[in-house]
Order: sequence, then structure tokens, then C-alpha cells
Amino acid sequence: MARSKSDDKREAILAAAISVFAEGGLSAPTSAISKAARIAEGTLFTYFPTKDDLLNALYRQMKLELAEVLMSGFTRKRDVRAKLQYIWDAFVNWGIANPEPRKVLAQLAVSDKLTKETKAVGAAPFAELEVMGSEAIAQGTIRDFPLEFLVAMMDAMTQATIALISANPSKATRYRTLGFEAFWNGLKKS
Amino acid sequence: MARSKSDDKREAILAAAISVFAEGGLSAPTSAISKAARIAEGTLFTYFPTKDDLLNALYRQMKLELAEVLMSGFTRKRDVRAKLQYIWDAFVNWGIANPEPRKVLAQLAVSDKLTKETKAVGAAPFAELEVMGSEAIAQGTIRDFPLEFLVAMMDAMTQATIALISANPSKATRYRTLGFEAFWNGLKKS
Amino acid sequence: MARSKSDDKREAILAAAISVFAEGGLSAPTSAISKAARIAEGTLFTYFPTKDDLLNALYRQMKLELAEVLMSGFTRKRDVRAKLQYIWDAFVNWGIANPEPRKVLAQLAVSDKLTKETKAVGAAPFAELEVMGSEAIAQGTIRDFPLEFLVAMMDAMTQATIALISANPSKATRYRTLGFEAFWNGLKKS
Amino acid sequence: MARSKSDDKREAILAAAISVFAEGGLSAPTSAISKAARIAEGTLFTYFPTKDDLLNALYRQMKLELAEVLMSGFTRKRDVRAKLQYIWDAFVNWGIANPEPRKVLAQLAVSDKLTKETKAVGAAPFAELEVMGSEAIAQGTIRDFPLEFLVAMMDAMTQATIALISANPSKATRYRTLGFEAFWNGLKKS
DNA sequence: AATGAATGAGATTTCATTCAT
DNA sequence: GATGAATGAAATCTCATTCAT
Repeated sequence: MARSKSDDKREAILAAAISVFAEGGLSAPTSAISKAARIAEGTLFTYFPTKDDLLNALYRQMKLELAEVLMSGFTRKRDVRAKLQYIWDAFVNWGIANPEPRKVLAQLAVSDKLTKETKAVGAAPFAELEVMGSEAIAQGTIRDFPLEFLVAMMDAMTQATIALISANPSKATRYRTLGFEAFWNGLKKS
Repeated sequence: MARSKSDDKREAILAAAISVFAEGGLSAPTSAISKAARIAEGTLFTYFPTKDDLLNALYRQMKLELAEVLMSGFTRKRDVRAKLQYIWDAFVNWGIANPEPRKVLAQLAVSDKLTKETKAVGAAPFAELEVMGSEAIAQGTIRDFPLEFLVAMMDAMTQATIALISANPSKATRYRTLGFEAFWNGLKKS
Repeated sequence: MARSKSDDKREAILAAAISVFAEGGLSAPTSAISKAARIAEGTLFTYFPTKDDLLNALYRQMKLELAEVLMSGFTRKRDVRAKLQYIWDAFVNWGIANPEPRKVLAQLAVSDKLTKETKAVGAAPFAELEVMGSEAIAQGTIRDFPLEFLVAMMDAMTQATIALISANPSKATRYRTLGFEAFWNGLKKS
Repeated sequence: MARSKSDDKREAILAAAISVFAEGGLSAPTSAISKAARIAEGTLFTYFPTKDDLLNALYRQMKLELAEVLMSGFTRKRDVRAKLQYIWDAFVNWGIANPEPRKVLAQLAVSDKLTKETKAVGAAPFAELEVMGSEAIAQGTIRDFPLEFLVAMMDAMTQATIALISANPSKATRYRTLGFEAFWNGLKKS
């Protein structure tokens, strides 16, 4: 099915929002976004009734895209370590290749603009990951951490890894591996 | 001599800023701060010429306070692990006991309002920590990570731990230990 | 197309600015202007991004209007004296009929808000006058004054004449003539 | 009689006001003046209850000083022309030597901050000049201008002359003479 | 009298949102 | 639906003036 004109415009707004917010923070004016999206100021509000709605939609979209990237090749891997490493690498690579979305996502995460529902929707596509975590804990492969802690830890450590690589792009592979090993050694049993 | 600029009032403004920013984000109006500090709107600006100056001063003060908490008992410990654990525990405990400063500190860190100088001043009191890191790497006690990565990792993992404990206060001790072990196992050699 | 920026509104703002500034000086608040122009406070800034921009636009407009009044019948006159007298009379009459613009123009001229470009634009339509001055000097009709002095002298003496007439409207014709004769006798050779 | 401490301070404020207003216009803050005068912000207001009071006092003082300069050698001259030329030269020289007071005086003159009384007081010391004017008119030496016009004309033409010389200091003498001749030829009978 | 911190009424400008076209 | 001018409620910051010391 072809996209309707409206969907194109909606995408344009979201794309513009990412680059504008990455540049100027979440307090950047909506007028900057509509300008970047080459639409009129008022048009933005036919797609997103308020700025907060835009912020929430942006978060959902980015989380979904990220989930697609991370989860697509997920099931092909066999053991827990291989699966985790797959995700780790995909996450780090995505973060390096997409600095703007990464920055905006980080800002949105600490902002108080996201509704509970948005956060839930953003977390949903990673459910499979949590299932795997639970199983790995049950099998005794990794330590008995609360799942949220696993997720937070992975998020935090990939951010640190991405930041490190962004500053030293030539050592990307080494740091990505190093980061994963620290992560895995932190997790694994014994 | 007229009324002299009182440290009390300065502290009151900073304290008010913490609770106002924790509540409403860094974009909360200065008028809310002066109101909370029970001073006139203009008075705030005799202590901090601009809102950005206030933001920077706030960051410095909080970092200094945090450093005092973390570094005070630091040297009394002998080995690397004990030292790290001491800091870990102190950091986590501080984070739990001071949710507002923690939140504001996190927001300031990702904001683009902090000057280079402020960041440098905020990092300075943790220099000793970095020295220890270098030595531990040289001795072969922990893996050969770049120092920034160590710092980012510790910061990230404590945040995750604190968040977890805030949600489940009854398991504070257990999660604090669990978090540290994941951290240490990630770091240590072999 | 939405409502398009109306010239009417722009004119209304400029007209309101003239009466407000004439009344309260250039430091009168922009809110007084928007009120007088019956528009919202913010609307003023869609026409003039800053107060200084408004001030500069106001100066240009008034100078242009004045130039039209002064220069329109200019070329129809033959000799230097007739031309000068034509301008003199037109200027004095305009000043008497338009006390507010005159007052504001005088304030703007001594303010430090006008850009070089604005001053240049404001002076341009009077170029023909300067040409005539140069020729008259070359022909030996009037004394060898620097052109700026001629202009300043005329400006100063018309202001004095206008002020005098404003205080004694009944003697308008007499004083206008008297003023011009003093001006001309000051200029002319021998 | 020696000046009291208070008079010194009053003078310091007025002197500071001149340079501050010359630099930044009459809207310059009183705090800039007290700083330049090396006194506390509040102290200014024990000498001048309001900013407008300061403005008015400043005008009076400057007019008085100017009168002293202009009128001191006045009576020694015999005929009208010589007297006028004496004043003309003194005025022009003063204006060149004192650009700041001149600038401030001009700004005050067009401001609407001066009371009627202030204007009257400022004009008083020039009364002798007016007397001379009346007599010269009565004698038929100069044309029958209203006195105010004479004064305004002289003021205007000296300003123009001073401005011209300020821009071309090397031609001071020539322009001063030229200006006076234009002035005198404009005035004198036949 | 001198000090300068404190005050709070504005001033200019921004910006999310509305609405006439 | 699209447009962008219009709106007016903030927001930050200034400054003449007051007043505790």
C-alpha cells in the first residue's frame, strides 16, 4: 500500500524534529521544526495537537525503529551470549551511525514529557529480550538480576561505549568488544 | 556597611532551584525559584546574573557535595576493590537519600548549558579516583579500559542501581551489593 | 494563503509609534504602541523583529515622506534662491502641520539607535539638494561652505523657525519669510 | 570658603553623569553613574531624590558653566558685532573642548525631562545677551527678529559649526569664522 | 550620611497555539 | 488540509528606588 500524502508529511515532521532537537535541545521551538520540514507553522499542529504529543510520538517512533534494528537478527542466534552480543553490537553500531536520534532519545528519556503509556509502548518491542533474560536466569546462565536492572545496565553501558567510540572512531571494534566483555562478565554466573 | 550578600540566601536559592528543577525540569521559570526561596524575583539576579550562571553554579555545588561524600573515607581503604566498593556504596546511598539533586544533576549533565570550565571544576575532585584507576590498570588488577569508560560505566551502573532501589526500597542492601558485583566482575582482570 | 501581512497594519504600527514616541520619548514601551495600534503585543514583532528595527524603519519612512514633500516641486523652480525658498517653505509648513513626526525625527536623529545604513537611506533622497548646493557654490551664487554645513544650517534654522511659529501661529507667514531671509543672507555671496 | 565633603560628592556625581550620559544616552542607568562617581548606588539618591532631579540639576549646572564661559569677557567689547563674535568664538571653542557636556546638553534639550523652571533658570544667565539683542534691534543694527529666534539661531548655527570642526579639526579657525559670517550676515540689517 | 542588597514593577521578546483565508 | 499572521501569556532580565545595617 502506498503512503498517503499525509504520512509523508508526518514523517517529514518527525525527521525534522530529530535534527532540530539534537541541535537545540527539546526546548527548541516548534517553528524551527516546521521550517526544517518545509511546512507552515500551523500545519504541524494538524499532525500533532501539542508539542508534547509530538515529543511522545517521536519517542515511540525512535524506539520502534531501534527495536527493528536490534531484534531483527535476534532469533537466528543460539545461545544467550551470542544473542546478547548480537544485540550489543547492533545497538552500538546504530548509536554510532545515528548520533542525532541517540541524542534526542537520551534527552527524551530524562525529560518529564513522556506519558506512562508512551514509555510502555516504547518498551514493548523489547519484551522478547526480557523473556530471554528470564530464561537465562532460570537456566543459571546469568546471575539473578531483576530484569529492569539488566535492561538499565545494558542501556547505560552501551551509551558509555558509544560515547567512547564517538570520541575515538578508529578504535570502534576494540571498544565495542571491550564493552561487551565488561557487560557479559558483569552478568554471567560464577 | 549595608546588608551584605548572605551565604544563607545564596544557599536558599540553590536549594530552591534543586527542588523546582527536579519538579519541573530545567526549563522551570526563575520566578518559581525566587518564590520557593521567598525572595523577590529580582533578588535572584543579584546572586546569579543569569539563569545559566545559576545552572552552572548549581552543578558545581552539587558535584562538590557529592565529591565530599564519596571521597571522604576513600583513602582509609586498602585495596582497589575495597576502595571502589566504598565509593559505590556511598554513591548509591547518596542517590537514594537525595533524589532531587540526583535528578537535577542528570538533567544538567545532558543539557548544553554547562561551560567547559564548569565541567572541569566538577570533575576535578574526582581526580584521585582516576589516579587509582590508572594504578589498578598498571598493576593488572582491572582490565585495560580507558579511564573515561570506567567513569561512565560506574556512573551509568550506579544510576541503574539507584533507580532500582528507589522502586524497591526494601531490597536496598541486596541490590546495592548485586550492582557492585556486576560492576566489579565487569572490570576485574581474568 | 493565510492572512497576509497587511501594509495597513504596518502603517498603523508606524503611525501609533509616532504619536506614542512624540508623547513619551523613544523610551516609551512597545506595549503602548501595540495598544495604540490596536494589535496584540506580540504582533508588533512580526512586523518589526526588535524595537530598534522599528525605530530605524520609522526614521526611513519619515525621511522619505519628508523628501516627497520637499522635493516634489523642486525642479520647477529656476534659480537657486527660488529653489531654496521653495524647500524652506515646504519644510517649515510640513513641520508646523506635523509636530509629532517632527519631534520624533529630531529625537531619532540624536539617538544612537540608527544604523549607518538607515542614515544613508534617509539622506539619499536629498541628494539633488546637495547637487544644487555644489553648483551654486561653483557658480559663485553662494559662499563656499562645506555641503554638510549648508545642510546642518538649513536644518537648524528651519527647526528654530518652526518652533517660533508653533508658539505664535498667527505670525506664521511673517516668521517663515524672516527666517528664510536670515538663511539666505547668511549664505549668499557678497 | 572651602567646599564641604558633600559638595565634592555632588560634583563627582554630576561629572560622572556627564560622561556616562554622553557615552550611553540619557537612559543610562543611575548605577553606572554611581559607579563612575565611586559612590554607592543609594548615595546618589541622597543628593538627587530621583533621576529626573539629577537630569534637571545637570542641565542647570552645565548652562551656568557655559554662561560663565560666554559672558565673562562680554562687556569688554564695544559694538554689537564684536560682542557677538566674542560669544560665538567662546561658544564654539567651548563646544570643541567639551564634547561630552555638549552632547549631553543637546540630549537634555530635546528630552521631555526638564521642567519649565529648569529651562527658565538655564536661560537666565543669558539675559544680558537678550538685552543686547533688543538694543541692537532698536538701534537698527540688526533685523527685527524675535529674541527667541536669535537665540535659537545662534544655538543652531554654533552646533552646526562645532560639528563641522569636530570632523575637520585642522580647519577650526576657518570654519569658525565662516560660520560666524553666515550668522552675522543673516542677522544684520540691509 | 553612606552603603549596597533587596525590591518589584515593567521592558522586550519568545513561542505554542489559534484562526481567518 | 494548508497557510502563516495574530495572539497573549509567560520568561528573563533591568533598574529606579527603598531600607536595614
